[in-house]
Amino acid sequence: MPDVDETTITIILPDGSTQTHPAGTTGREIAEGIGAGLARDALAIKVNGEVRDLDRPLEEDAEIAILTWDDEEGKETFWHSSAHLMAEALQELYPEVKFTIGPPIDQGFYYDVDLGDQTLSADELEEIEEKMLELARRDVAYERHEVSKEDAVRHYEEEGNEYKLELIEDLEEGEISFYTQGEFTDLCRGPHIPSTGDIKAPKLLSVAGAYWRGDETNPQLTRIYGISFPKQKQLEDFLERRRLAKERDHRKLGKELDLFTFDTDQVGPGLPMWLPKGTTLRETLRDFLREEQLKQGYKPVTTPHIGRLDLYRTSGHYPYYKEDQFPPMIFDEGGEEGEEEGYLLKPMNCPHHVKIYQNDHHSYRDLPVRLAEFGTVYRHEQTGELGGLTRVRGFTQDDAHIFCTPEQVKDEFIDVIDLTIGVLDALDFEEFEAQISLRDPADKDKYVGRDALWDRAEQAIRDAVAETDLDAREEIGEAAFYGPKLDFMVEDALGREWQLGTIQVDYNLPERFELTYVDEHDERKRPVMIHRAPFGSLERFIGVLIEHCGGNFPAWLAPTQVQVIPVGDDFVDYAEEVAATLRAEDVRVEIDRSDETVGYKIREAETQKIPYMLVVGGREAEDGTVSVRSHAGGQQDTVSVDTFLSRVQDDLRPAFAGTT
RNA sequence: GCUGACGUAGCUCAACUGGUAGAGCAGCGCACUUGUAAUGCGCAGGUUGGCGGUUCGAGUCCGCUCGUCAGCUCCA
Repeated sequence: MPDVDETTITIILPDGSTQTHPAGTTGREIAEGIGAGLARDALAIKVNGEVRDLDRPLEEDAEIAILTWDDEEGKETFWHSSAHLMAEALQELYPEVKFTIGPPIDQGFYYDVDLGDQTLSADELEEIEEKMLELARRDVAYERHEVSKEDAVRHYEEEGNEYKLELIEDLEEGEISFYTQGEFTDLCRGPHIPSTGDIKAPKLLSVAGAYWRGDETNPQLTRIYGISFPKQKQLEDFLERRRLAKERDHRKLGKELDLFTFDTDQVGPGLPMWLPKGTTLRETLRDFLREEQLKQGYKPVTTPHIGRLDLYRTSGHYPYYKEDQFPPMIFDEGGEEGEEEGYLLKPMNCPHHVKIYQNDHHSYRDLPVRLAEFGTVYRHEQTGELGGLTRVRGFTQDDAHIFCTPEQVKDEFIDVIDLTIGVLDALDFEEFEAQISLRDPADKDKYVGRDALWDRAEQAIRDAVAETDLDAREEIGEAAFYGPKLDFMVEDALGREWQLGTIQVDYNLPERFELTYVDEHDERKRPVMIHRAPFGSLERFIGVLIEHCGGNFPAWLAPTQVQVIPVGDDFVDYAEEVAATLRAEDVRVEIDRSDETVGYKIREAETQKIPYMLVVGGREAEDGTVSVRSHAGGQQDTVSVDTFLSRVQDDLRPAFAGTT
């Protein structure tokens, strides 16, 4: 070890090796010491866990890592700097622009700006993009300077930028810095990449409105989304991936595969109509879950689509959530004294299920009572929220309500988690996230139910999650007002996260409806209610499922499992025979009787993503065989119908992967 | 609900600055009778989302409205 004195520092690299350098050495110098390639790719440096500019001098011993495009933090820095570059371009093109914030995001960056009355179209985005490239080619450094709060305030008072002034208010003296590249200076904590020249391939993707600080009472700003890369090829790959993702969009596949349709004019927006093929898919999925639930002790119930307003007054849904419901059917306005009377389309199934629970007296020996219904509900979602099957106004929940004692909550939760994971596994959803939504202890007025019950429920969820090895993140303040919950989230083709399955503890409804059971000491007790839906809703689940498998459903779910293709008219009779044999074994089979070539019929079946195609002609009719082609594996071989059946038997039945 | 873009045949998309709305696929008909991803020919298909305005003339320009998409906000 060399002597260590005040002017020498020791750094530890990610591989554990150490180096000594004079104090004041920069990240860039260290990178150059390691290799020219790394120095060229270096974007920033991580010092004791903190990402910094490459050119900031190191004054103390530290663990460091040189960050490049291959590091998440390197990308973030790159995109943040790209946001500054876009801002500079905007400043040149629109001198009146006021900047607010411009952070990196998962895939790229955005900048929220106040453009006054100016709007931006696709053409203008291109123009900004051009300007960015022009500025990037000047290859100027991002320079950091620390400024006093007073100077920072003066700077933005002169510019008349109230947004930045508001941001500065929240900052402490001594932690304020500006970054400048070329003619553009921005309030910014940093860090940044060394130079604008590193940004070779910027692309502006879209423009949208966004509220200042995410509050809809604040002014609306223009948000410009973009992405950028160090190499042109990477941008091309990104655009290609995005194009492929759009191919998997369930709205596109839903049309192509004849699964569902909308008539927004006459039926209404957000009200999907399921075509025969989509309905087959939907009912297969429903039956799969229903059978599993019956095995697990759920009791099926059926309830009407409407209920009196009084039901929802008791539940608290009316009039509290009036805005989110279709307007009630009023048949008596009520007048001065009385309340209005009428019916409401049900926004959820729980009030009806509560009434079914109340149909009987319950002993602790009966509990848990598990009532299940694929119940269709209607919610008047905001117009801007509707989209495909993932956000609709009429949808069917795979709903069930479990009425149990407080002691039973944990075990019931474990069973539901197992059921949900089993369902997701059976459909090959490996990438899902679980989120435990807890109340915000600082804002207890928002929630109903006693503290002790909440604590107990939150702990029960944590314990249940721990016992199932589920990897769940906790989110404070995300609980429903009536209880904590566990949600299962899955991404769609465009990377948007959707809540599918949900398990929620509810103390509110048992209270409002004064539910009881009699315990072992002959005392009346309040049961706890658990709402749960492994799919969430069939609509959203199927929407995400379509994107997940790109329309290539597992054979057991495919609307048509087998397509029989006679090579000519003469062999339609034999095709009928084959189909009848398969149909007798509950295979969903169709015959292509069209007056087309074999090539055409194959193509047709392939584009419809039918799992198995059986080509039959003279040879097959003679031998009692079929020529098998699979969507997944192409042309296979010629076998007897029985051989084919036994081969695909397992494929055509769902396999529940749960632990029960 | 807010911001922006968009709305042409069942589907995918054309139609320069305003000048008679086109094509491919799908559909129907005829011929062909087919061997593993598109046989050929023909026919039909439209109040250019809706209402109003400007104009000699509107798919194209303007206003309103409905809807779709992206994002924001919301999400019992």
